Amino acid sequence: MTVSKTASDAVRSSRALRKEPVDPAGDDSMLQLGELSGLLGYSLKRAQLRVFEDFLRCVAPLQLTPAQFSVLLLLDKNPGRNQTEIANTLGILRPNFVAMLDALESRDLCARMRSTNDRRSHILVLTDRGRAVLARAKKLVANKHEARLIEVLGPANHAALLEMLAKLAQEF
Amino acid sequence: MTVSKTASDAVRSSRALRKEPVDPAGDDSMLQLGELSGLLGYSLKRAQLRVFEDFLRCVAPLQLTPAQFSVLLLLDKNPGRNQTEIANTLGILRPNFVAMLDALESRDLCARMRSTNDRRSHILVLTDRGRAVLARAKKLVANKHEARLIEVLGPANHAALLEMLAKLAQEF
DNA sequence: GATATTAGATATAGCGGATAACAATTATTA
DNA sequence: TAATAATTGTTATCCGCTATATCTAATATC
Repeated sequence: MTVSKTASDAVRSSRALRKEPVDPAGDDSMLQLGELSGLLGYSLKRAQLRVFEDFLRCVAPLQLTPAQFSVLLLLDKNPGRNQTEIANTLGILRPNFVAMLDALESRDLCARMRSTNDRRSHILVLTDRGRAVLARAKKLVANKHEARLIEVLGPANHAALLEMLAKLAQEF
Repeated sequence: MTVSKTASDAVRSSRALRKEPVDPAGDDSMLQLGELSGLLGYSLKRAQLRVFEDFLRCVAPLQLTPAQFSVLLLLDKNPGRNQTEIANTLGILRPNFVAMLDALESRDLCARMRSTNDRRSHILVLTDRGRAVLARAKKLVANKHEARLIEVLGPANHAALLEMLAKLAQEF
């Protein structure tokens, strides 16, 4: 089921977007963004796309998407949880989480174990391989991805940005 | 730019996400996000979803999505441009821009005019109705949407956030 | 014990994004 | 100028993410 195709395609998809501000054909002058540059949501979305792009590039050797990485992280920090709990925490709907888990499980990164207490639910566990991949992914993310963000923004701004985004994600 | 260091359909779809940090069932304690809270991309995406959600709420009377609003804004500021130019500027692929324009044109918000210079291209123009809707939308966005963002973040932080996001969207 | 609720799963629909290919038109160049 | 290449808008199509309804097994409630 070629998980590879997914992640690599996502990286490739960046090119279409990258062409934007460059005035591709060189024909006329660049367009006026106007109040668009003052729209927070606009910059927010474009920045998010760029950041995800970079994440995919940095973690490409491990073929992990941001969503997959977040699942592995969560499983590591929260052992003994079931699908519903993990999915809810990440804002993923349960039906959509099934295929996602199938993909991770087929790569032997995690496993579903029927709970003895409640035989309806699946306790999710990281496999040894999952833990190993997660460890490598964490290093790539920290040393390549986040490092580049900190480099571009400066450490203080990076921290301030993180704080403000968290505030928006929560209290908004 | 000096970020103050102290800064230490679609509407309905918000519910699934909103349930997340609330520990919905009240069953167990909340899950540990771990290094997820330090992942810029994670907060970036969640914040973006919230902000778009709010945008849709605020502009709901006019039935405009963020993307549609950005098109109208761009047409207003850049008269005489064709589909390719507008689409490129917004990072929309030309094939996908066709249906978007069809929707706007069917609502009489803009129109395609065959160019006399180059009879392949369509010059895009705002209709009177499009200008009127855009004017109303701008007010809603400024007075409800952005106003709320500024209220939550504080004016200085709001400006700093905008600057950092623009930097990420460009120089990253 | 009957009924309601919950967990995981399936099916399905929709949207945004991406590529290939085509017709009409314009540009290039041989 | 004739032949070829490139460009514009378009269609068709695919993929991934998101959302809803529904099913089953299992559990909880009454």
